[in-house]
Amino acid sequence: MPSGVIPTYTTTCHECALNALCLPVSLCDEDIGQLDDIVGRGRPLQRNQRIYETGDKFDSIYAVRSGAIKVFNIDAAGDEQVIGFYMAGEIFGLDAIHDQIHESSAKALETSAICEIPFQKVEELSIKIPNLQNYIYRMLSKEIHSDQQLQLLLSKKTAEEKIGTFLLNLSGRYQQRKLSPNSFRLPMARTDIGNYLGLAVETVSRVFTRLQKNNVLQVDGKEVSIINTTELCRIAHADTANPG
Amino acid sequence: MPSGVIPTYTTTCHECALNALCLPVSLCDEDIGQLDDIVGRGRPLQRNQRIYETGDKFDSIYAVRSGAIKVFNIDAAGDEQVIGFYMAGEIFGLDAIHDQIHESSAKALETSAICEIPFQKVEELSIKIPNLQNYIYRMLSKEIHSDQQLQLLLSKKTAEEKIGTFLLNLSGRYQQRKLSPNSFRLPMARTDIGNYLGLAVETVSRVFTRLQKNNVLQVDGKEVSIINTTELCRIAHADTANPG
DNA sequence: CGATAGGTTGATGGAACTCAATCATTGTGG
DNA sequence: CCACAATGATTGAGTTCCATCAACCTATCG
Repeated sequence: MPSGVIPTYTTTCHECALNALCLPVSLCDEDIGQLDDIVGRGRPLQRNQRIYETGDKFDSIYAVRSGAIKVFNIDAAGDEQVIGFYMAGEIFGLDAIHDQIHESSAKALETSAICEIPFQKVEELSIKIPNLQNYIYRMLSKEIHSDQQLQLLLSKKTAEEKIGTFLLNLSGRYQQRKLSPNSFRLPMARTDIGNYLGLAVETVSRVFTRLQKNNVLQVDGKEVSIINTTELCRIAHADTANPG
Repeated sequence: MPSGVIPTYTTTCHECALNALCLPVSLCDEDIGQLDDIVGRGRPLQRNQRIYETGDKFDSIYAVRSGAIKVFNIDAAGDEQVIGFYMAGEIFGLDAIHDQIHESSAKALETSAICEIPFQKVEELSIKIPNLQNYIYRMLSKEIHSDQQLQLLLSKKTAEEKIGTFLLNLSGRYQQRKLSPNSFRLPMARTDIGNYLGLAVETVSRVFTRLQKNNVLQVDGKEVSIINTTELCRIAHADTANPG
């Protein structure tokens, strides 16, 4: 394959800078090659472009290669309910394996690239590659664990604690990606943050303002800098900057 | 094996009344036999007896055979944070697969019996039995999905909506077990319910009282009867009595 | 350039938390 | 077997955090 002119959306798993995050580390080159063969890499998604919607048949899980994805429900009243945000190296769509129908929807928050991974193929392959099966089990378990942590956040914490924890969580995820943990751009709107955390937009805005006044954050639109990590950890009631 | 005098805790999966709930329906007799061989069945647990604790090494997942189990965290301040309740036919401990350490604890809410299922054995067996692998994937996915639904409950709903949804969820689970969906005993304390739903105990108590005054419920300690299911559904903003 | 969406700020009310007292139930040791 | 402690549940009073309503600002875009 010619190099240099390869559009992003044809990179292989071998070449992908994210494979340390996205792939089981214990797979050998041959195994990765087999995985490679089943992964579909479409063209980049535009902002707001849908990946799947409520009611769609489930065929694939998805890995984010660049950009950010929002997963959400639309309730009976037509209101959006944000379930989660996924960034480069993370995998989404796992909740639909169970009944083979998507009960949530997913859209790109910004220009994004994703890998489509047909789940039937994953199942077949994971019979042959025990390490892959183990990886999938652990990946699903990790999602369960982080969803449970989020439950605690949502049910017990104040607005400040929620937003502090949310920012520290994002910070940690950026750090894992070798990006600055102290200065980053929020891919989602204030509305989405509030919706996700169970807060009114106004509350999100007010907390941002307050944290800025107290020299904990520097906020300029979607650009956020964490000025005082220690204080932010204290506010979030987190022992470390990387809670989950 | 002699029958009639077999203590409950040596029943096989074949004989277990819960196998329709707990086992993948698509397993043949031989497959079930293999699963049977790896399942440990200890003696019944007393109320408050621990199954695992934070920090314990992860070896097994667990199926509830009778009684009810509470899974919870203890936070830095020493406070308990309830993650979930599990009843007969349900499987818990799935969140620890990921890093092989239990980050939560589990205890019996009442006299209970559980099956211990060594996960390593499950992995080995599920390589050989594709239907079992598929079942585990779906089981994990189902847990993800229900955790996400709980997130929406916790972040967006009022106290009445939370308790209404909680009761309807319990009701549905009793119905699945061929028990009355309209009259049952809560295995957990008010404190646990409040903790789980992110409400103060007093609020739980007040909502119960209010729902009783409005002839939606009949409450006597832990005995609950749903008098007006339609109204309870309306309160919970659920279309059906079985939301999960 | 007006229109629309997203974000901030202020004023107000209410749902639920906290504190406190009482009642009910369960468990325990003398 | 009963007294008494401990735990759990209920009810009331006061307080607070956050949602709601409303106005205004800013940026993006056709």
